[in-house]
Amino acid sequence: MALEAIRSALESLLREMGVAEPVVGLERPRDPDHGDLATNVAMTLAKSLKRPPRQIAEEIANRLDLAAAGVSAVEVAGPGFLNFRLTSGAVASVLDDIVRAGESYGRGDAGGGERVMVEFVSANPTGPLHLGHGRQAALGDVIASLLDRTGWKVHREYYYNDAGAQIENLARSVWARYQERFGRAAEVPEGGYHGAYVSDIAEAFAAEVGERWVGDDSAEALDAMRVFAVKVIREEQDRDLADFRVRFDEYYLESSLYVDGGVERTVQALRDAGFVYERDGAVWLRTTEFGDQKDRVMIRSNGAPTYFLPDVAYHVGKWNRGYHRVINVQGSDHHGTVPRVRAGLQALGLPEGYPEYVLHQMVRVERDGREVKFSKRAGSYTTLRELYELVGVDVARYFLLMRKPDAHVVFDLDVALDQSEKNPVYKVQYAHARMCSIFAKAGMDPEDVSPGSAGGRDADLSLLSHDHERELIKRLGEFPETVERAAAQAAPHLVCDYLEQTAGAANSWYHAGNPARNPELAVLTDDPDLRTARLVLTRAVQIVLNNGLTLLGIEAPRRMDRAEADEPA
RNA sequence: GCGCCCGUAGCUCAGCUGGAUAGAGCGCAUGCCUCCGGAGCAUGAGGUCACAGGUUCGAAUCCUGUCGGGCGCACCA
Repeated sequence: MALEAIRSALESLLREMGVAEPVVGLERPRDPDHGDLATNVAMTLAKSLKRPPRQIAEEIANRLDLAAAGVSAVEVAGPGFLNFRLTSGAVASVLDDIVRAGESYGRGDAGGGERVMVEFVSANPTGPLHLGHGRQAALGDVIASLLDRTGWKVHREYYYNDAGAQIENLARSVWARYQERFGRAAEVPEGGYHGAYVSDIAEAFAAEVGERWVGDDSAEALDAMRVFAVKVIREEQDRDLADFRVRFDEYYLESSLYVDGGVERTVQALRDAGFVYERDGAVWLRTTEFGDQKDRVMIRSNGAPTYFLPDVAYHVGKWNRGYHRVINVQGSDHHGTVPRVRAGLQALGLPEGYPEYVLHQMVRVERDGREVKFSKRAGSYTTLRELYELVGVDVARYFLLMRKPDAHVVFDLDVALDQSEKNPVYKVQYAHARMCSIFAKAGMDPEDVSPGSAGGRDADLSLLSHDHERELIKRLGEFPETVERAAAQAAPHLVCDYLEQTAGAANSWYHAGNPARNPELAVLTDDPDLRTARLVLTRAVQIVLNNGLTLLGIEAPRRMDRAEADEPA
């Protein structure tokens, strides 16, 4: 609307002024003194036009006629910025767009319906999920949602490493606990798993098969335990993720790559490509050819493939399944694998930056400024379930999302357990509930608002001219571009940031209308026209907060039912 | 030693891919408030954007180097 009108008017004027291909960047200044929209074109063109930026800006300001686009003033400022002020009606017109779009406000089509795969969590089935997996689950899930919202066809995938050495260690660990269960002396092997859950698995296994494998360390025995243990752990991980509101479209088993010949085909293809050689009895891939720091072993001298090989086979498979854009979410402790997997893929002719990676730092839980570990189940680490059962899924998801992936997350339990608005999750949820309660107070439903009217009465949105209102409306208008940017950067924290800012603006607006002090600023003020316009704004705030929270997989409650403060003092 | 990531307010962190006087929350200091929904609201103090160079109209942002922190450098995953 106003934005596009200004842009096209500027572009045609610049052509008249001798600019062949004008590129007009319009931004929303953070300082209200700088107007509602601003552009720096005069500065970027100063060099090619060989004129001082302010002079160019003056000419543009004088020749531009934008009254029809809702522009009330054009000013030249600073080194050559052009600042546009909009009429309050033009500013507020976005509210009708929001109300009209409803739950789809914020959707975009940047993806053009293309397919993209997000692979995340992909934990070894050797134990319960920990906090790092939790961060990955939250990140991957929301990145997928962001892509979905911006027009991509998204596939969520979980890769199970169910074929490697770690699984053997798990099987041996269960074997040891199983023997102990029947009074036999046995020890968890080097590199094995010591968590309580291993004993639970051994116990469950014993309940199923009895004493059948006591004293038996044959391959058959280990195989039985491996199959059983993986099944139990997979089920537990699935439960933990489902309760964390994370679901996948596909679970891809590493073992299937051996069964269906994918690994063998990949070896052959790499040989054919001419980057394979043998040394010291092992088979190597010349990954240095593609920027890796050193060549990598694909098949060890004992004949067993390294992890690297099925990983390459897996990613070739992704490409062949039609996913030409793939985002892998991984802990940054695995960043060393990135160049070598990409090198393997390039050797087979896949493009250089394939796949993309989102690497995240680790999670640390603190209370009173000190690290806490409260795991019973896994022994050495805190599990994801333990965390969200303590603080709730909404809080856990939000806290794991609110920092950019590059940064460490300090999970502050003092804040997480606080139910006041100091807790950012509740701050946003309260703001949403507050909007809903205004409608309850007005005796209507949020759905009773339509574009241009509320409760059946026509709304004059140009009445929303108070500073708090303009500020709030401006923010609401930025939601789609925030989603767009968050999707493009695979950065959910931008949405968190946005929601906190918007909730803050909504709260300021709301509190300014405290009936005891400024009844004329209250939403439900006596003036029926103001009241109607403000109800449209209330509805728009509610929609945006709801859409943002939903995008993050967090509840947008209509009422806040505070949990009883019944913890012993 | 080599590679990747990170150094922004007392603390935890944003900063829209180069724009205007660097922002938010917590904490701190004042002053309000039993209010359309709760420990809330308003205002304020607080910065050499690790350091040093460079690129240009303009740098927290890009380039080089230094210092500090994390992670990785297996015929483990």
